[in-house]
This record gives sequence, structure tokens and C-alpha cells, in this order.
Amino acid sequence: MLPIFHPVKQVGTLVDMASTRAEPLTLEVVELIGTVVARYHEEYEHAAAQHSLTGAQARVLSLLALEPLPMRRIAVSLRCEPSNVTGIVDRLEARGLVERRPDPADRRVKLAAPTEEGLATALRLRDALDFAREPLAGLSVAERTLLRDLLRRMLGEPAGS
Amino acid sequence: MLPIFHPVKQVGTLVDMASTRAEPLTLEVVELIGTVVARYHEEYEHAAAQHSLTGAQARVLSLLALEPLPMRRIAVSLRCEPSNVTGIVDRLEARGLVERRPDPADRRVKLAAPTEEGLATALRLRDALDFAREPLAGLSVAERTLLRDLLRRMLGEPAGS
DNA sequence: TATTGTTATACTCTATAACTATA
DNA sequence: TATAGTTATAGAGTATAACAATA
Repeated sequence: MLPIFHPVKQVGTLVDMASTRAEPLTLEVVELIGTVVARYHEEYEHAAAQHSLTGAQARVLSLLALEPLPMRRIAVSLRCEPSNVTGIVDRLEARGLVERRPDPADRRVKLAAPTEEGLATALRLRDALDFAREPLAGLSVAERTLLRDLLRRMLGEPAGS
Repeated sequence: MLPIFHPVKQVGTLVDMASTRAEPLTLEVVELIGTVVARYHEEYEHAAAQHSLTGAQARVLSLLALEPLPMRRIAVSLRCEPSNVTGIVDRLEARGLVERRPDPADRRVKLAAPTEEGLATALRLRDALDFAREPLAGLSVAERTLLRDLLRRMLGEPAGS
């Protein structure tokens, strides 16, 4: 697994409650997705913790590893209030993983950018996130293609290759 | 979507970083799973918020709706320290959604159980979690079966029906 | 002694509102 | 006037450590 995110812990509760709305197959798929979500978060939090980062800090650092961003844009990506980003970047900056630079085009803007050490940490973080990559290796190319198309359709995306 | 969980916000960052380890197909599946995870959490948090519950509170309430549990068991399910459960159950109890009962078999134990109102809230919460149920309806039975088997294999579970 | 639940403490994330400096 | 970022504040979740009651 690679992307982003936060805490998660438990699986399989509501699904078990008498449901009159969905048949067993659908419920089982829902349950499996719940398990995937749980696994995903555990992997992510664990990988972050290995670098003494919280989930939010790891998300921001990973985001900035792609490109430096204004504080505002970080908030949009994280879907949180801009005021929260101040603290998260403060902590990353205090650890020397991120720095704030002025934006030549707009003096109101501060661009958060990873330091060399921050970039290295982000790369190591990514390599630690093997949740999806490893289990996916057990599927053939045809199966992964199938899974991709099914997930795309489930997410309402175009199914094409 | 039904089960459990917590915050999540952003998708698709680390995946985009130059990866020398996985080919494009696998990375795309990983990205899609990240999107599923994000969607899952948004749905869950939104459903919880509709009942003025936090994600953690909704998780615990949903868990107890299946069966009353000792505080310790709740902590195990949530994968957090038992001391945290005290506060979460406190808040649910203050709202009249949960109550603490003695365990006749062991006087050290307190069983957390949903009140009638708590049970009703848990059921309404479940009904609000349509993330998986609804998009899954767009897949045929054969496709859902396929998705189920692929997810099972990805999670290292037996693939049988 | 070991276990259950709680309390006390400290840190992080979160949203809201008010503030500043720019635009 | 509007926007970017910050500060101040308060609530919630989290872990750690120490505690009382019970086993």
C-alpha cells in the first residue's frame, strides 16, 4: 500500500447486524473491503511510527515529496482546516524534515518543501508500505487487471484500460 | 460500507513517486485501493457525524450493538489501550447511548451495553453506510463473486465459496 | 501476583474564530 | 474587500504510568 491516511483498527461489526437490505454476497464483499481498509491503515500507521511520525505527518511529508505546496493546498489535500496544517508542518519543520519557503509570486504564500532528509524519509516510508504490493504479487496479471477494472467500476470510474 | 474505523483524507501521493519496485498495473490497483480506503472513511465519518458521533464513538457503539462487551474487549477490538476506552464509553454513556453493567461472573469486569436508544442509533448508522452496498449494486452477481475471490486472495484468505 | 478498569498526564489532530500581512 | 497563514482555544483520541478493587 502506498498512499496516505490515518488510524483504523477494527473490522466486521455492523455487517453482522441483521441486515434486511443486502444479500450475503454483497455483505461479504463489504466485509472484505473493511478488512482491506483496516490492513491498509495498520500498515500505514506502522510504517509512519517506524520513522517516529504520526499518520498525519507521514501524509504531509509524502505529499510534499511529490512537490512543494502552499499551506492552503496541503489543507485541501488532507481535507482539514488550514489552521491544522500549521501545527503539522511546524512539527515536521522542528525535526528538520520540511522547510517553509516564500513564494516569489505571492508574498502571502508559504511553500512547504521537504528537506533532503525529509525526502529520504519519504522514500523509506514508501518502501515500507508493502501491504498492497506484496499480496498483489500473488495475483496474475490477468487477475490484477480484473481487480483493477472491478474496483474502477465500483468507484464509478471509466473501466477502460 | 459498514464496519469500523477512523479519519482518512487524502489519496495518491506516494504511489506517484518514482517507484522502481512495482509495475504500473500493480501501482494502479494500489492507487484504487487507496481511493476505496479514502471513500470508506469519508462515508464512515460522515455517517457518524450525522448522529453527532465521532468515528471512535460510532465504532464502539456498533461493536456493542452486536453484544455487550467488557471494557478490555472493546480495547482489543479497537486495538487501542484500555485507558482510552474509558473516555469513549464515558461520552457514549453521558449521551444515554450506552450503559455499564456489572459482570456477575467477575466483579472486576464492567460490561458496556447499548441502551435501547443506542441500539436504534447503531441501526440507523448502519443504514447510512451505503458506500459499498450501493456501488456494488452496479456489479453483477458474477462480478461481485469475482471481486470477493480476488479480495480474499489478496488478503491471504482461502478462496473457496 | 495477576488482571480489570480507572485516573492522571502529555501529545497530536481536529474545528472554530479572530488576527496579520498581503493582494 | 478578499485571501494566505497564523494564533488561541477547546474537544477528542492516543499512549504511558500509577492506582484501587478483585481474582
